[in-house]
Amino acid sequence: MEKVTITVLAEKLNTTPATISRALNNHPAISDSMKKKVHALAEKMNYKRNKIASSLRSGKTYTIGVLIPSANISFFGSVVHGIEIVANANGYNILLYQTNESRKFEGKGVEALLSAHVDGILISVSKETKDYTHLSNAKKLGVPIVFFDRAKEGLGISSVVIDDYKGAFMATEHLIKQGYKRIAHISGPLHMKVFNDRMEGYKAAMQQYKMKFSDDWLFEGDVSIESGKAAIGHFLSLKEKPDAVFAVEDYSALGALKELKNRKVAVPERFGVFGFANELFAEHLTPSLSSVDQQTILMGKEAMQLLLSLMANKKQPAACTNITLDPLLIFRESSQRKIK
Amino acid sequence: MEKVTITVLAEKLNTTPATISRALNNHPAISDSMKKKVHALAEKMNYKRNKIASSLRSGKTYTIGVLIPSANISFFGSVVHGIEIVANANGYNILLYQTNESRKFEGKGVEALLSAHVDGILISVSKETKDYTHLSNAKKLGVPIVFFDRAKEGLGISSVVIDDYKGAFMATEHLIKQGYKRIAHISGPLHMKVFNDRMEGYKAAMQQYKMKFSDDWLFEGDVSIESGKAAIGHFLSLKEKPDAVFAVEDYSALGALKELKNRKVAVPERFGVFGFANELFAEHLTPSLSSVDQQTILMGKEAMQLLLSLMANKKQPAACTNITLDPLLIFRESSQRKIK
DNA sequence: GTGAAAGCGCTAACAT
DNA sequence: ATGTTAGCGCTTTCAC
Repeated sequence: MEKVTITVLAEKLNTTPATISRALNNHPAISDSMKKKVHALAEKMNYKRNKIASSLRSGKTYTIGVLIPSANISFFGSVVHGIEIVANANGYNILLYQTNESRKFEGKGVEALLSAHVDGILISVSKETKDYTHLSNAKKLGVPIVFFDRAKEGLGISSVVIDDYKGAFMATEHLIKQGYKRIAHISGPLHMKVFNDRMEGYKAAMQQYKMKFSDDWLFEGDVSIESGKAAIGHFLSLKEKPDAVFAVEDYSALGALKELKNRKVAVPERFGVFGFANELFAEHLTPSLSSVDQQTILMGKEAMQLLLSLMANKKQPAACTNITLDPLLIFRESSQRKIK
Repeated sequence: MEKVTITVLAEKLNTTPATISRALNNHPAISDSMKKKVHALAEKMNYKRNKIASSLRSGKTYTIGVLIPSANISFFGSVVHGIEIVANANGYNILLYQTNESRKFEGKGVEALLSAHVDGILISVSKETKDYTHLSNAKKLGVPIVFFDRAKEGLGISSVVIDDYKGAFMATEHLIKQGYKRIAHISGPLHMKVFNDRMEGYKAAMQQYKMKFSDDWLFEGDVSIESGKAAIGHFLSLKEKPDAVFAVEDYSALGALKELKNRKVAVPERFGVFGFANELFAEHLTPSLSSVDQQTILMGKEAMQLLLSLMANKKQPAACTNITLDPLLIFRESSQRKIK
């Protein structure tokens, strides 16, 4: 069984590989009749373009790299799904890397992607990442990069995020309107823009509605169940105890819910809880968890779309584009008092 | 800035590209002194092997393809993580494809992976898949394949699964020992070996313990929350109502729990529930869901390891190996009666 | 509109 | 132990 290459197609049609290549790539200078013949024969002989050879010659791999902190967080799985939809529709493959929230693995991942000659990189940075040389290096090499969700400003790298400030503001506002009086916040690592923005949104809402506020009601966690639990432990030890909490994301909120249940504090009656991310489990908890949906599929699609456009005009200095999606609040039991 | 290739390294060292290549690949016939010089220079000049060129020549891409039904199921995310650990440790990259539980996308995915010249394929088939020509074609082309979790027998394709029969047997046995008398089963699509095996395990336990059994207690679902709900609806409409259910996986079990809560049937007091997969949400439900853990990370690692060995002896007829992992039962609230 | 020819960067069979 | 040579399959510049 002979391998079918453009050379054998050329022989069969008494022409040259160059013509075949052009015909297959719909080059304008090739006559329609020739194109038809070539496509027909290719079809008949089940010709498949050798992407490796094509990549070597053209420098394009039609592969993009995706770096995520963890596939155990349904949020990221869902974004990747969005990315895939657009990628596949445009003939791109996805090389996936999980960084395990570690800067070291993230660096290795970028290395691996570069050495695989990906045409572009989509990344949501790890909690640990404070040094961005791996990304600026990649950028220097001319590989377009787009952040999604967890972005970093000031690097001239494009990004797609939701409006974290707005989402946080609206969630806090909702708790206020539900009649909670002393609303606390569990934050994430504040060196990350996402988490910082959410805290600012929370603070802004508290201020705008002239709510009582205490620095004791700010607990810096690390986006984990444990820090949610610890936060509640801290809050309930205070003289002036909060009666609601806006958590920076759902795992912290989940920890909070668990600890509240442990301590037999009724949610939402005596304590309101609002999360962020709308993780898969949020709607299945008891009480179900109110949360800010981040439009994961859309985020993935937009990120990929943006990357496509950056890859298209590689010549230009590639203006840095930042897309902000609107958050979508999902009101469930944990934040809605039965009493009005 | 000149691109650094083996040719420029060769010029600097007054030798030939071939020697550089061999030195870099640790060819035994190259002297240690030369290897040292080459490695030192490569390091100094920040040389990176061009994998594309290497692949074109050697026919190896050091990339494997992974096909999963959905990244929204944490089970698969976790298996992929296991795969990645072993893959990265061996210098392999992962091309990811989600099939959305669709045979059509699965076929396209295999096509895409083949045209990317992956060295091997790991796949967990979609619910829909009944026709396996896409896989037998790939196999015919000499691409090693390994099933994980959702496998198909009789194709001569290797697999790594957990002992579904045993897990189901043990889960059912546990319910029996907890004193439930009329244990029902929500199954999945029975054309899939996984789900069929689980049903058989359930039946075997029922028989061995001489439990009362009725065909009405067998509900064929489609591994979804909805079918779990529907199953409970069906069970509770019976004259002889079951008092426990072993669900084929956690989403069905979740649906069951929800519907039971809806109908105010106390779990585990009046009704026991056992799931399968130990999805992320299982431990966070109220009551928490007992489930069979499938050793996801281990499964991923084993699958990749098996694929590596298949790829290594591509010459041999590649004996078909089937690895079965032991299930791990996780006993939580939903199946443990407080009363003895 | 098509052909000729070069070459992407690397590897491997064959030579010495 | 190292050099020579050829070529993986494709794209693309330059001819005509």
